[in-house]
Amino acid sequence: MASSTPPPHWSLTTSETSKNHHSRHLKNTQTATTKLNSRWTSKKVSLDHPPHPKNAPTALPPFSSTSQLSVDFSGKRSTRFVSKMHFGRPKFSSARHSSIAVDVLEMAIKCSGNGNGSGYGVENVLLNYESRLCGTDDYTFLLRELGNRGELSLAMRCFEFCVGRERRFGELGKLASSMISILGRLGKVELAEEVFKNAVNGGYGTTVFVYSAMISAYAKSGCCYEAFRVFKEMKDSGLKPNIVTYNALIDACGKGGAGFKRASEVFDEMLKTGVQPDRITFNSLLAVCSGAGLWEAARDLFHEMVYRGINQDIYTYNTLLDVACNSNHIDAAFEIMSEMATKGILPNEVTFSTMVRGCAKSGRFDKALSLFNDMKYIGIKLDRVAYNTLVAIYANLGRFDEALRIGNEMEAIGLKKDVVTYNALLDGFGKQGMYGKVKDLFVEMKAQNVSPNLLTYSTLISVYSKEGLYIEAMEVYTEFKHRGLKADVVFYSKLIDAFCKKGLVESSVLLLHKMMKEGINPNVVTYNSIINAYGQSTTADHSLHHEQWAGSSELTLTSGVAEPCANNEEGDNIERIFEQLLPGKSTSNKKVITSGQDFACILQVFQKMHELGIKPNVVTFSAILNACSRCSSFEEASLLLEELRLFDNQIYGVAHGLLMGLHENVWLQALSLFDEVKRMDSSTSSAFYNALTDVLWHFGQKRGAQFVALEGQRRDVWPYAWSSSCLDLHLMSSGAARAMVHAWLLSICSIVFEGKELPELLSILTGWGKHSKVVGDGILKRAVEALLISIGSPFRLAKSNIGRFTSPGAAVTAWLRESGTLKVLSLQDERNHPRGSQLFNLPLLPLTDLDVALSSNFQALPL
DNA sequence: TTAGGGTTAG
Repeated sequence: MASSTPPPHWSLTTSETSKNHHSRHLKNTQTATTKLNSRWTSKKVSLDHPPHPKNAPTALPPFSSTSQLSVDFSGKRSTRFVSKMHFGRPKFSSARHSSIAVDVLEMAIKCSGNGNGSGYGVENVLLNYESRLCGTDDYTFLLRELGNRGELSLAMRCFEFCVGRERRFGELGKLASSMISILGRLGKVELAEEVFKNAVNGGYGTTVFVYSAMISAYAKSGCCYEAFRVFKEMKDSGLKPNIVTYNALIDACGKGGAGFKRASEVFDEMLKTGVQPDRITFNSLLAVCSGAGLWEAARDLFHEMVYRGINQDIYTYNTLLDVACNSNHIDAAFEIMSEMATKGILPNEVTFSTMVRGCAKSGRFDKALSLFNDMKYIGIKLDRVAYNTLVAIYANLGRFDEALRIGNEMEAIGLKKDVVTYNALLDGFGKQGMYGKVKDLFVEMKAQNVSPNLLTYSTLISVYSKEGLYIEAMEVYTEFKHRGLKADVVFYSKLIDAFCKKGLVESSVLLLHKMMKEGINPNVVTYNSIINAYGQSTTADHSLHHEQWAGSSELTLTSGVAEPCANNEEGDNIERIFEQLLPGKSTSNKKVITSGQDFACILQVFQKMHELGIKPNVVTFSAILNACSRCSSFEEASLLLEELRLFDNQIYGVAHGLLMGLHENVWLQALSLFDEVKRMDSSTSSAFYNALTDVLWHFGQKRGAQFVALEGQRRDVWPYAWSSSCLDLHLMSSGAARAMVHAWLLSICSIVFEGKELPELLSILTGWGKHSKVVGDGILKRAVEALLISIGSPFRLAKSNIGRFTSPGAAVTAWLRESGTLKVLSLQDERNHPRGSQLFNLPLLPLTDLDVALSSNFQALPL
């Protein structure tokens, strides 16, 4: 790279405001500002949201006590680096080949299909037709078409034949770049590497085409590091990268998880070297945003394209939709979709699958399903991806008849159910506890010659383990081993979580050792499972004979980064764990561990994450606060948070401060943290507020909990949760919900005391027990019900809706006018900070002007 | 040289 420091004009990583755009455009294109402004003012509505004041910062060093909240805090960020690898997309050949080449192609394929698996005939065919084939164009056609048909070994033999007979370096280079490109497209990056090396060593590979093809092949397999290495080699050998090279390198950043900053550096370099970006450059940059969830940056890029006069195509729009869907901007996605029509870019099956997935992710299942109808209505055929998406939605919703019906419909149009279809069905049935059906499906898929993959096995083992069906789990694991598949971080994390859920924390830690010995690095998900288990455990399993475990002792977490284990002499720990869990070998010798031990373990896990550079996120935060709530004492909880401040003073400092009692300084810090959390996606921010209010409520800091919940409310963390007739609590934790019930009733109180009438019917919604196996029997509902009874409110469970409490407005009015009600509703903290009296200007409730003079009981309320 | 699908934590 020419420069490791991005030039000042480049700021897409931090979401440019239009002002940033100005300077950038001016520097890069010397265009008049007036022209620029006119372009900006003509922006379409869907892309015209005001820029965020402070967009997500670039990655910060971990655990910096003074830093802003890192994007890694989001619980929605994927831990997968290589996200999408759709190998085998056909590449259409140009029409430069002769008709003879088409015949030769058919003959070559026939040769391989006539029982002569050696492909012996291919060389003969080529020899026979050599004189009639029109040089490299025909050969590259053959290679590409063989690749499109999955005839990889035939393509390689054909390539070797051509290379053996060709003497001209130019033609050899063309053949090599074609072959590398075909192999890259098929995900055969190692073979591509071999062809590349031979080409370079043979003297015909030192061309921009060969190098670019290799970079692209690396990109497609997510090998970003290697792509950059080859890029450097290319420049070192005196070759000048062209637009294709740069585009491929940007693609590598997206597929290899190098991030937007790196991609923008590539973009800078291409500008600096005089290579003008094109549509594909921008489409690739947009794809980088998709992986990183950078909606603002994507929007800016789109504007930049418009400004530069680069036309958008279906790729541009589909990628932009993908960013919107991935970053929880589903409404914007719909607006973009309607904009496509006005530009004459017709949505295709990719557009619909992207949108359907976006809707499903945001919980709009009805909309997702109706999109499929739209798709059929306008005549877009459902393809494999669309069908599998549909099957997964029905399976997740527990609508199994429909899931199976879609599977059959898929087969009826000639698309066989594949491993993705079966995995979706197994996961859905498994989550609903339909183990018999799971077994049948697993048998069926194998009978249909659909090979189970790593995901199939990890799903089954996890499903069975969580239910305590260890015999079944072990059988599946044994089969997995016999298949010779290699476990990955997800496989282990699922297993670790399953054991954690059964309270088998020590077994989980031993699995952690095992995975690291195999060279598999745990990630934030793995550690969060363990922290969560410690927070919840009252017992630890001592079912295992520790002396059998080479290299593992106590609960010590393996130090350092995972390193591959050269030998595997210690046997298979997983099978041993299952054996110990089987009936008759029960875990009767569990010993009680104290929360103090838990704390030491949690701190140890946190320390380990720090050492490994694994950044804790909102789920970690939530798990730790839950653990605090399970502490035997307030002092212990505050001590744990105090310790964690050493790692992250911003987040744990605020949590600790609020727990100790409100005062001005901590509240100001809290407000600044809330502002940063607001920049995260909605599920991250609601998880944050839920966890924080829960722990405060748990320890009797109810006033603090209410302040926090109201700040969440002010920042739209729970949109549409609050109106004068209805309080919707279904996205809140029980602590947040109870704090909100108090705040809402106080606001209703202000309406009453202003002499206004209440609506005829008031409702409090708790939802249907989303996280409970028994519909309508959620923890939230029970907590709210107990609260409503304890404060003597007239709200009662609605007969027609088991997740709704209702009361006539008149009854609420009468109750609020009773003498003791106001006192019951106003909340106090059990512990006050010595400087708590300095509290002033606390946040305004989202209430109307509540008459402070109503009662001295309101002294504590932030009005 | 560019776009969509199934997996882990709360």
